[in-house]
Amino acid sequence: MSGSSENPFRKVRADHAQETAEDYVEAVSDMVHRIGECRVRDLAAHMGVSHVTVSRIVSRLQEEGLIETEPYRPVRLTPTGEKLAAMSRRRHEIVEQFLLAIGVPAEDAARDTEGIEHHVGESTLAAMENFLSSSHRPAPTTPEAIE
Amino acid sequence: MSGSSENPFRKVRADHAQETAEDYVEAVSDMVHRIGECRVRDLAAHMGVSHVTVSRIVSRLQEEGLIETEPYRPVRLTPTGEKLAAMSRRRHEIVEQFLLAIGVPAEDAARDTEGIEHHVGESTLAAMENFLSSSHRPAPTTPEAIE
DNA sequence: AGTGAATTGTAGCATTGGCTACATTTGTGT
DNA sequence: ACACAAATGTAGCCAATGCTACAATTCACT
Repeated sequence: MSGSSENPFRKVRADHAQETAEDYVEAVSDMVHRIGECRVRDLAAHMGVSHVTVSRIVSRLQEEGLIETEPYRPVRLTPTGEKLAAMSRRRHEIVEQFLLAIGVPAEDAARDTEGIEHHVGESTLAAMENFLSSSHRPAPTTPEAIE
Repeated sequence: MSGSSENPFRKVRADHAQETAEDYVEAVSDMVHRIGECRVRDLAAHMGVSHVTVSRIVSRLQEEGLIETEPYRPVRLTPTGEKLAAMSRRRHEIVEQFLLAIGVPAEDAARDTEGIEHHVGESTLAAMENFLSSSHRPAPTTPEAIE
């Protein structure tokens, strides 16, 4: 496509290409912090897929340097994976708090956030954060400078 | 997963399963209205993919009753496809106007909307519409009742 | 120590969406 | 009418993600 702007569908496909990695590292990070460790069967339950799917994806993420594990052992994040998990978790929180702030019921906000978070660019995220900071609702994060 | 609430990742996968159909019927509808017809090479340019990918997807959507075409001929929507296109277009517009209303630059809003629109549930869409109605910015649609 | 349950890994299937290469059909210009 | 260009269709490849069935390993209980 010509012009300075990228085709939006290319960005969508790029977002999709990253989506599984982001969801998995976020889940691993959360589980390790909550219950001390993360196993294939835990991820399978969390993601709602079979253990085979998880096993395959964990292998791929290990090849990509985001996860590390030994056969039949719990899953851990690499430093790279931890960074991605932190970014994903932060973005997730902002999107979810934002949806709650505009009046979306909690269960729907949680559900929609899982899909929306992967398509939120930097400026959209910043706009959501600004909204949370200037909203009359208590913001969950430390407030940014108010407009 | 137990409990009354569905696993959010199942909803994400269901959204993804519908995504291509929604994008394609929306694109076909827009193009037919803008330039009078829609051909495979037009869809390929719009979606940023090869004509082969489009050809394959158009065939599938024809099998699914959303699109109709003859070999080497332009693509048209069936009545079912038109309905889906109308719903997709409406949702797309609301999401995009909403992002603009919260301060996202136009180009970013257009780009992010392509991904976000597929993960917006009914209550999230309603919350966005309510926001647009009550916002001090001119809403693009007929205003709903103000809170 | 032995047995059975539970967990994880492998094989092979399907679907979707991406591609290149090549074949076929249609359209355009002379 | 003919030649060439453009558009579209088919074949076959790849990657990612989903599954069932079965094999291998680990864990827990007796």
